Amino acid sequence: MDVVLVRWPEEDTRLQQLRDDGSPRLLLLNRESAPPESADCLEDWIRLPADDRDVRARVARLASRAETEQPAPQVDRDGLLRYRGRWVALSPVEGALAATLVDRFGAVVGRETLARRAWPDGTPTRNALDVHMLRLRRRIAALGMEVRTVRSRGYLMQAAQARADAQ
Amino acid sequence: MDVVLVRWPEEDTRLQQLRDDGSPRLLLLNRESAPPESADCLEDWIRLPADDRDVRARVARLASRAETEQPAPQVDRDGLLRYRGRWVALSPVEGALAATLVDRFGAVVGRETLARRAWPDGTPTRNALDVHMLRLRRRIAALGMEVRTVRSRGYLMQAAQARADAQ
DNA sequence: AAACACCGTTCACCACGGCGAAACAGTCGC
DNA sequence: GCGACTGTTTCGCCGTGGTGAACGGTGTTT
Repeated sequence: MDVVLVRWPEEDTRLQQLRDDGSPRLLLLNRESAPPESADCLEDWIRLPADDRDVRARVARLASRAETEQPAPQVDRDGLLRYRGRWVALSPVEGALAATLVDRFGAVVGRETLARRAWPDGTPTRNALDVHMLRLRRRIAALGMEVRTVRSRGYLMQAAQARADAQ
Repeated sequence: MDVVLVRWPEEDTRLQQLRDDGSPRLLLLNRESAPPESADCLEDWIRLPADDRDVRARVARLASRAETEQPAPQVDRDGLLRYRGRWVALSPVEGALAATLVDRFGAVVGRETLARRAWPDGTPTRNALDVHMLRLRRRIAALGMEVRTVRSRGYLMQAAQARADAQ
């Protein structure tokens, strides 16, 4: 989603509309204006004149927040996993597993559930699921997603996190 | 909650800790430093020298956001302890203990109550509870939570406090 | 004050099982 | 036939639950 630059307080009516729309926005203040008081995470401000990289950094931060507020991956009919405007192709088995995980995005899905969805006629072997999960992990890493293991409970798909654990 | 001012990148290790704790923080950059890339709503930055009212405005905004964030931990059915948007996986015994402590978050829970919940058929050893509590402590530290001991009364779970305990 | 019992923390160790990962092999489609 | 997909075996790490022991703080008794 694009971040809108707003001169403030000159373009106040436009700002109100952006707030109502929930659009990410960066207010550009001149030397004298008092800073705005909004606590909205999708709003930021900077005082002009400003270093160009500072403006870009604040725009990037707002864009990043706007994106992460709608983390809705999707597996389409062709076995493509789409996320944040990018996609990767999945094999049939991986597609079935990914679809199951996406249905409960951010929550744990049991191995049993995954196995039933990927192999309706019975799981080949215990390790088959592990191996396919390993392959799925490697693919979705390119999209900034990850599958975390919750021991003896199942797997959980989410946006990749920098820190360990927590997971 | 108080907003912490951090010189950056000089005090990077301190910043990491604040991020882990979920404390609101304002980074103070000198003229040359590149802006940080965190999208966290509880983090903001400003370049020095800066107008004093600008600093105050950003501090106030961070404080306002920190207030509206509610610290409500939760143990879901899959044994995941969720807090402030992050989570850690708990083993079955730890999950039972954590669930009991979360039910009375911020209040004391007796050892007896905890033992009954974790081992309905009788505690294995007196030491078992202590050991599992130690392991639970280490896990939830990653979420900025802690379990405090109230001698001869039980345990109390709460958001981690800096160091000077208010008892 | 010293001795003592009590309470809690932390560590080392063990057995067990879940899971990861590589390597290999068979199958299918272009 | 080549490459992608799938299934299997094997090996080994590490999470988990339990136990004993060392250590230390606290309040009570003598």
